[in-house]
Amino acid sequence: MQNRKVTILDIAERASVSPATVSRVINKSVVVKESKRKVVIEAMDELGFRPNALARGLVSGRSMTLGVLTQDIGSPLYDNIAKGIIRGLEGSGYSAILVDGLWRENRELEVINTLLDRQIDGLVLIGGVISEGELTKLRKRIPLILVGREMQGWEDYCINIDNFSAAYEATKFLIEQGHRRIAHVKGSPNHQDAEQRFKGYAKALEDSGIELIPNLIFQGDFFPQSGVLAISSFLERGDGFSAVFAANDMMAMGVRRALYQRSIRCPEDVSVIGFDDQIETAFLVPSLTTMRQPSVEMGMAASAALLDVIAGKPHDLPIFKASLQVRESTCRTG
Amino acid sequence: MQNRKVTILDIAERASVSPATVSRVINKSVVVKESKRKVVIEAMDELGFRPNALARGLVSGRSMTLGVLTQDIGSPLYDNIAKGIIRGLEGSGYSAILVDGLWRENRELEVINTLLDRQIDGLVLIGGVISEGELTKLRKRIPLILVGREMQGWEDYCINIDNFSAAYEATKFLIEQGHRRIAHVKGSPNHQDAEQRFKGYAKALEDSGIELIPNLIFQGDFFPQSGVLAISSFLERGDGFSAVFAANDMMAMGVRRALYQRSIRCPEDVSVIGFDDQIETAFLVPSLTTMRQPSVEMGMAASAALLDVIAGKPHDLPIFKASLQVRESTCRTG
DNA sequence: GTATATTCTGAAAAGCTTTTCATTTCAATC
DNA sequence: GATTGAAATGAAAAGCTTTTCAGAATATAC
Repeated sequence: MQNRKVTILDIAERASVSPATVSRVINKSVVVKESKRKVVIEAMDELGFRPNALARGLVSGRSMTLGVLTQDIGSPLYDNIAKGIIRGLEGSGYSAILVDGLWRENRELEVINTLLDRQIDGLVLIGGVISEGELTKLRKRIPLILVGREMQGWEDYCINIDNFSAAYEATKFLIEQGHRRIAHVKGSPNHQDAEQRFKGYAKALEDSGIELIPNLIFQGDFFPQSGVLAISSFLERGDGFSAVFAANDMMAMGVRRALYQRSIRCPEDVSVIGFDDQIETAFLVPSLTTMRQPSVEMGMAASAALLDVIAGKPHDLPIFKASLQVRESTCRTG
Repeated sequence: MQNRKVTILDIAERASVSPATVSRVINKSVVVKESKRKVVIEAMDELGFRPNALARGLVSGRSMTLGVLTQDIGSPLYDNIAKGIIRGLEGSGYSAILVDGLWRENRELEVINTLLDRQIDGLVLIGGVISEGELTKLRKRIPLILVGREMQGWEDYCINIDNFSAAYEATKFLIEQGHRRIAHVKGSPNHQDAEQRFKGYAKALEDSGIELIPNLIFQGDFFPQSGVLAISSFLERGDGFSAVFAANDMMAMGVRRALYQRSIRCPEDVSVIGFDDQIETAFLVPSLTTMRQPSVEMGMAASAALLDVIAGKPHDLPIFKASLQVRESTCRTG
């Protein structure tokens, strides 16, 4: 749409120096005499020169691009992690290519390949279901950070809360409030965090000598509708319950909604606890008790760590802890 | 981390053809004799060759990358638009670099420059506050589509619902339900959609001969907390109201919450209507009446259109209409 | 079997930068 | 003023691909 792009050669000519010198001015890689530097900068300003990132990447071997593989853009938790990652890149010169794996391994591997083709300098994986075998291969090829997912023997590169303990704590909280019949709405199958949360729930029951009732466990999918279905299922099967622990907030909203439709009061009749602490939860009626996950901070830590790894610097990962936000949707029971 | 990358020269050598021929096989730009084609493909498979996108982009002038400038990643509406955009790119060979403008013009211009440096082939702007002057400059440089924003004389490249009419309709609905004192919680200042919605609200009142009461208008910021503050403000100023139209769902949730805290029933005492139709709204208690915006579809239309523009093909934009989702948070008033 | 048209193919250039290596410049030293 | 060393600079190569152009191979027509 424009005649021809301004290149480093145009600047070199205009400033009567070699392209190499212009490059040095741009990159501050070597000092150039102040007088020349000034002329070069003027020339660049006048011609509005902007270096071509493709050419730079090709020759330098650093594309200054990171890949971010997220799952199902539009889901609040992961969006916030992505936000943190992108925010953490601010001022670093790096940009992020965001791709969506849709929680399908094939798709994930495919989009990772397009990222690699683009010569990304590093990769952040948010969640996902790629097999450990593939991950092992991948991490040999490119600096890699995992968020919201864990991998044995790779802990130094994984950012996550301890979902097991968080779920344990949430369940324990209900137990301490006097609840004995605690239902659980599971997150999507194969999602690592969903599995961990379920296990934490089960262990908390066990440690308190409470029997786990299969009828009070529902396989959800992290969307609100599955919370609604869960309540139908629980009621149908006839095992009473006084509390529900949902593996995320959206399902907790569905649960709350279904209770309301059946005129079951929350929290007086049934306590509800969620997970993630989406921004909306504090404003629900009743406001939702939930396990907060510091998602944005985790994303920021991910990019910080990745940049360190790329730069060959030692990195250290902060420990992220989930914290229970006690609100109105839970209460003590007789 | 690997010895040396496999290049097209390695393939050429192994297949005993010239690099040009390998290129032709990859791009199917010219037909290559079947026998050679087979050898080349075998060589590529054996060596696991993947073309370097940087080199391709540099020489071909097409980076196969699009820029997506969104605002404030993590806000539901825009995330869904971004999701649509990225989904619409599937199978096209294009990838998206996602950047966050944070609703600050300087920041937006800055990140657009980094996108241009990366030789993006096209750009989608979601919302934003860049001046029309800058937009005019920009659209001369690069194929451009605007989503959630409009620009005089550039309608063929803007994807948006008619926020004015949608707000008009929402307000009219409340009026038809018998409401006369209708408060409004505005979206962030300078946000085009927020302005339009306010205007639609005002016009609907006017057309029905209802006086607009400044005390019943609150300057919000699209976050739930501002819905809470709005109610405080309305009540403090003493002008009664029987309905609230919030410029988005999150503020409507804040409104709902604040009413609850003051034991004002919804919808019996006060009807509440939101905007956007976030997934959660249908599960609230009471479920929220809201104006649905087909955000994902709009995003998909944006990438489809942009790809057409880039390809030099004629494009046409579907018309997107907001649709009122009547739920439980509104009711007829005496 | 030659002339002509067609289809394939390879060599080389181009795309834009960084980086290496050698050279020039300049100040400092004796 | 010649010598040395450091600092600054330029020429050229390198990075990997696509594209142009010309030439080779093959097919077609007579």
